[in-house]
Amino acid sequence: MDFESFTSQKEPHARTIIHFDMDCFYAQVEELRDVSLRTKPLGIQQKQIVVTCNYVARQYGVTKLMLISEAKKLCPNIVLVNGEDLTNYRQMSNKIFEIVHKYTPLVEKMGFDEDFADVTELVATRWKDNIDVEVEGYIHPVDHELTEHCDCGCDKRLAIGSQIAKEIRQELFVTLGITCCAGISYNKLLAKLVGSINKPNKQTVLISNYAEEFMREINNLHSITGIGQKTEALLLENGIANVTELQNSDIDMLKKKLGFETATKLKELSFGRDIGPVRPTGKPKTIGLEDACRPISVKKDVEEKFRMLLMRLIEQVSEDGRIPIAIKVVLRKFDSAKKTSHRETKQANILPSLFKSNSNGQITLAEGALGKLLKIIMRLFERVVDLEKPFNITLIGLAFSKFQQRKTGSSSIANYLIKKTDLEVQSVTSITSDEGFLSSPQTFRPSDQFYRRRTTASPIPMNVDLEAPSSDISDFSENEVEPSPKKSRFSLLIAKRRCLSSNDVNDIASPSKLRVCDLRLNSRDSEKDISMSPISSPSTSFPVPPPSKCSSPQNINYSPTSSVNGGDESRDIGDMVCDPIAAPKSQEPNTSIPQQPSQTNEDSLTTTAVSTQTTISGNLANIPCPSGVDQSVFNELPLDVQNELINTWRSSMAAKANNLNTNTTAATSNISTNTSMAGGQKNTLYRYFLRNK
DNA sequence: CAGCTATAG
DNA sequence: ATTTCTATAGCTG
Repeated sequence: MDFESFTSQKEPHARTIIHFDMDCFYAQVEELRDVSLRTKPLGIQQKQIVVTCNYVARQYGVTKLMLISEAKKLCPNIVLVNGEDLTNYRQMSNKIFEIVHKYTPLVEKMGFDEDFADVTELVATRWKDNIDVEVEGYIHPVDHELTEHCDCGCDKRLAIGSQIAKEIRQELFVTLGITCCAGISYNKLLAKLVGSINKPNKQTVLISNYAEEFMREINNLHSITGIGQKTEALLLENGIANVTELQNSDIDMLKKKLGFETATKLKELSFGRDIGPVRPTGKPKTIGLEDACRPISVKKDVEEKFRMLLMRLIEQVSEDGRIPIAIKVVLRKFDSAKKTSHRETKQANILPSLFKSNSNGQITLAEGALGKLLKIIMRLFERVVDLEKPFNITLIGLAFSKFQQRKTGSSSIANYLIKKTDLEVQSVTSITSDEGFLSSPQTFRPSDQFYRRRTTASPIPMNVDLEAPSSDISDFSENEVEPSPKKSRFSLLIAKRRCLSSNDVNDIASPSKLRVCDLRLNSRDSEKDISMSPISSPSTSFPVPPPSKCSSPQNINYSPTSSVNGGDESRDIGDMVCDPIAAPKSQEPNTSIPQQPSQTNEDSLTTTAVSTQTTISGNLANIPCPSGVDQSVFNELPLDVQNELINTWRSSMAAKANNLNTNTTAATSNISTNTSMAGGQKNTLYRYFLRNK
């Protein structure tokens, strides 16, 4: 069995997907903060609810989303920790993501405590002919061998996948102290479902050809991702109460009720067929906070809530580093109507100049911006609530969205153009690689990772007109909403540049004359500018997990040998030898290091990726103008911009060559989109320098 | 695009 | 039944 044949999308079992599910995540995070909690029944409280709890509490019958009162009845000794502020959970979630991300760029977050990873490529690089691979963890169904019923090679891929899952779980544990379950299969649906068969802290692979039966075994419609309450109810109305019945359902009536798309998709899912790719998660599109509260009916109280939310939000946005250009308020009215989830939202665009960048790649509020924002917020609030009449607000939320791109790296074209404007977007020199979460310098980190996601074009509606600097931002906050962006003037701009190109070098070389609003940048565009460099050969550039010296996993408490988990006759021999009840620092450092999977050097990185970062210095005359680029325009560009364009162009070529035999998954598509830039792509900076035919 | 609904965890 | 605090995608006017 060779790689090409199973890498092809046509092979049903071609991919290898791992789903990770953290064991009672919030509770784990709290136990790491205070290890004395491990032995006690622990519930994480949000308002009147236990949103999750540890296994000790579950022994008493406490469950997720149980009322506090009920939990106390079942377990009077339960320790409750307030978990309304998700900061710690979010941070841990990000660290987990980063670790998984070292193994493959194809990582998709599902909430804070779950991740999908497409390790198809990694499996291929680890594939050795004539060498059998042992499966790590459980096999489902039990008493079956992986090799049964299918000869496409999927048994071996799954076995390798299970070893990767094992390694990743091991690393999560030794570096973060976090345990999780993992499911391994050839698509997301099955990986997720099979991962939940053995819990907690276990991993399970699914026998490929058992999929259809497995789905009937699950049989619960709600456990199929995509079928929520409404759809389930709708299906039930039509006589479909479980997966088996969905499998046997009449597709035509299904289409009538659900529409073609969802009908066919659900039917496929019912058989365990899911072609949904693992879509790499990028930076969030919105950053928001909300607070359910006892009914508020006074404007002043509302404003106070908003102020607190806003200050917390600013902190998050500051760390994120991108500048938001829209804000949204979310409100839930107590309307005696028991529509539980009737939220109303209003949003408005805001000026980017409310924020300024500091040299650390973070952003802060400009002078007086907080007050202005609050004004805008209260205006939006009054668009929802008529202050003349009595009102009751039971939930208040705020969210920033439409983030502007903050490029990292000094050589970006975008930064070059922006820096010359009078905008305070300084910090061109700050090569802040927007880290944030993990400190690990070893981290494999394609800098494009956070910018790869498909995102709707969000033009930068900046109204900073250099000719009219008098337009104060306060004008806007008074007007609350910002003028809607005009149509792109780029074609005009280009035309102008072309006219001037022969004699007015200055106009081109001095972008300060460009108005930033002329740049129809969106996140997609900048993404390309960024994504050029570290791509070169994906299949060779994955690091094998470092035989991590386990230098000093701060505050990690694990113990290799002590008591075995609750008498679990672990068939899962490879599972974490961890004792969640272990005393933290009483461990001797030597003994507390779990044995690492002995990593041979043979599959370590031998191919050196071509550093496309290298700038072409020196004689530009030797460098051909990229094909399709207007030579005269090109020559008049500043040297570093020329360099960047050439690098861009080169790596496109390299990628195209490299890409010939690569597969179809979504993540590699950033390469192909680059290569096809001359084709369909609009709005790319690169494209702006292309010759109009 | 703005606002709402559905979905998931 | 329904709860909390997020985040994303898709539908509609």
